[in-house]
Amino acid sequence: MELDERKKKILNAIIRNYQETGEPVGSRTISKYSDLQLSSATIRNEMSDLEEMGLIVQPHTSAGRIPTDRGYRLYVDHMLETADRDTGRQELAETSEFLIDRMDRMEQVLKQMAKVLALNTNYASMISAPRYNRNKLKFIQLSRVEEHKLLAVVVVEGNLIKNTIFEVEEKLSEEDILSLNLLLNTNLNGLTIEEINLGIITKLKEQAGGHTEVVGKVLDAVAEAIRNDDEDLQIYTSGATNIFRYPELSDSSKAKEIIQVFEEKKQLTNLLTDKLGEEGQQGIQVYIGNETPVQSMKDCSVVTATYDLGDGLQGTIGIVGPKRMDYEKVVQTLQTVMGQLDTMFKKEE
Amino acid sequence: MELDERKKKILNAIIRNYQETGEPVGSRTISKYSDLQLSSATIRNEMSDLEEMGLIVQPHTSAGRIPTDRGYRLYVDHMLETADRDTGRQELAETSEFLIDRMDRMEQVLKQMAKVLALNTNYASMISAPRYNRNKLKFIQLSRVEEHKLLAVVVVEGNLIKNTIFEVEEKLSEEDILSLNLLLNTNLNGLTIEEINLGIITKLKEQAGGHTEVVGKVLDAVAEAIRNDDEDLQIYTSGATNIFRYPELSDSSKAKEIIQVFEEKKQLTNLLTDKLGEEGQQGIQVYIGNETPVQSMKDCSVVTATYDLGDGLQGTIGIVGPKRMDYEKVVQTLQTVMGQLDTMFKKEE
DNA sequence: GTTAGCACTCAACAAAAGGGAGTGCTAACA
DNA sequence: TGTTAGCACTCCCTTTTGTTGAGTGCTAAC
Repeated sequence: MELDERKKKILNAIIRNYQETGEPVGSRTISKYSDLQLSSATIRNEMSDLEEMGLIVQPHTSAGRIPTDRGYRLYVDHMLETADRDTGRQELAETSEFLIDRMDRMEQVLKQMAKVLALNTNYASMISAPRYNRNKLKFIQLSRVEEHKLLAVVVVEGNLIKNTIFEVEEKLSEEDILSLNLLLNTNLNGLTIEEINLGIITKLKEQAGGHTEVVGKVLDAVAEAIRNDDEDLQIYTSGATNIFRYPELSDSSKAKEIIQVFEEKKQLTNLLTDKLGEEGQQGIQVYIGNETPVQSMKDCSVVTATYDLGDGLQGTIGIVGPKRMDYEKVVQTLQTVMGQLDTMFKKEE
Repeated sequence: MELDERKKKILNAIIRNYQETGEPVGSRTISKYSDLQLSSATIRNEMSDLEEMGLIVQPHTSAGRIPTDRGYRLYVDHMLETADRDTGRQELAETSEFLIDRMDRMEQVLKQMAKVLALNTNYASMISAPRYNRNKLKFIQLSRVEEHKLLAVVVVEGNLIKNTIFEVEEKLSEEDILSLNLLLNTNLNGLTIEEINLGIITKLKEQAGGHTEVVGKVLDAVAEAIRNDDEDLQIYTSGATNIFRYPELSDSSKAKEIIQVFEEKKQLTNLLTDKLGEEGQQGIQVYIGNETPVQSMKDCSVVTATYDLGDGLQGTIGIVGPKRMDYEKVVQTLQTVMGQLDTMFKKEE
């Protein structure tokens, strides 16, 4: 069977109506509140066809219709295709102003972003901190904080900083520390983790003149700083409790599953790194129901967007909501936020 | 009316039974499953007295009894008094072993602790990172990371580290930076935030020889590092979704309220800093129902314990669960965890 | 191809009925 | 005087039975 223009319109009307009410949509409703001038009987015939095509279903006989995952898929794909890339730049609620002020800390910004997103959409939001594709070492600073304790500060490309305090057996003079600093910086700067091989390490330890212990510990710190595994991907979330707004998600077992994912965050990694790198529709991915890589979210839809701050610095923003979420608004909001991230960090860094 | 031994036993039996089942407890149940050899009729008489005393209530006529907040209060107070301080050291589930391995980072440890707590008790848990009562500056390190960007590392008593990268207009030579380092360290080390007054600041800027801009920015960084307001108290939580295990808390509006508190964390500050400093029953505080300072938790009970790592380094651990929580186990578990924190950090730092 | 009309289905709500857990009270007993 | 058996009573909970109404599918007429 063919999906003609009229059927599309009816499907859209059903989706929009279901979005608002959360209730199955009947033929009379469509007949009255859509621009097509058709009687409910005609709509019924069309709906019957749409059901046969697998785009809508009845929860039970004598109920209205609700969209299936396939129905949503069709809708979303069509929407993404026709989306005017620059129109519809959402105005975010006022909170976004406040945000600009205190962008002193990346962490603060991202937390705030997540909050704004959740507040604006009434869905749950998540943001992964940017990850460095090429983690070049930029700077190492060794200094003494106590008699036998040294502080190693490791700065990586993109100004990510890691500190480690460690104990050393041997007693180091100020000069020792100075020359170690010089040694480390001249030998390691600009290198990625792959480039710091055994050869370099051995050479370093030779030149360190006996202070192999310190060098070893510093290297450990360095390794940790530029390591780049999913394990410690920072994720900020907000508005997980928004799911209680949607009756279809708020029964306790479903809600528990979803909120748990947000609480433990680990599983969110799958969502946020899933399509990293792939250039899709402006970096925007939509997962509907079972399409999501996280099983516990099979009753939800997830929209993610990849942001790129340049310098190989990229992360992902995501929104989780009911399958009947307002995809259009969500996509627009994500685009707006990405735009904001852009200007904020282009200006700053 | 007087609360004799037998009444106490009956109250205890009711509380224990209600703890397990979550259902109102009837007289026949007590008569059968307690060591007192009494008929249900006698129990009924006693229960009637207990109700008159406000220690138990009937949800409705012809239902069993459940403890009131006052009833719990009595029970808990008695329990805390007679608790053998060293017996009952809970064995925590195996997970606590794993914990010892990777205590490389305080943050990791606390997160893990929270998890273990939640896992062991099946309630929600929260831990505040230790706060420094006397925030003495220990060490400042200034270094250049880019042409016009400096990195300031500020170490505070207790080895808390803060980094800031900032831009400077003027061009500084290596020697400038070295002497600034010296200047800052000799003048500021060992001082608290109160002690860094305008006098010192002016003196510093004078001696800085024109580099007032840098000094100013470093001082901002210092201020932020040793600032000690509730705003940025780090709180780690786990197991918020455990509340769904308890039917009396898992209807969506209640669950939403509670989980929201855990998600936003801000309100938890009130709970975790409420009795900081006061030395109660081994630092353990029990809030039953409305006693809690957080309104949204009026249907819960909260048990908190203050840990002290020495050096004025203290924080709080807390457990949130239904009013019928197993207070005894919770208190014991908290004591065990505090013991672990003790050994772990005494050994380390 | 569209529409009015009609019989039919079924969730949702409400009222009625039965069951059962638990109580309070009374009277008898040790 | 404290304890207990017995009994009537209460009230929640569950099941049953209607009742309503939204919505459908089908048929026949336009």
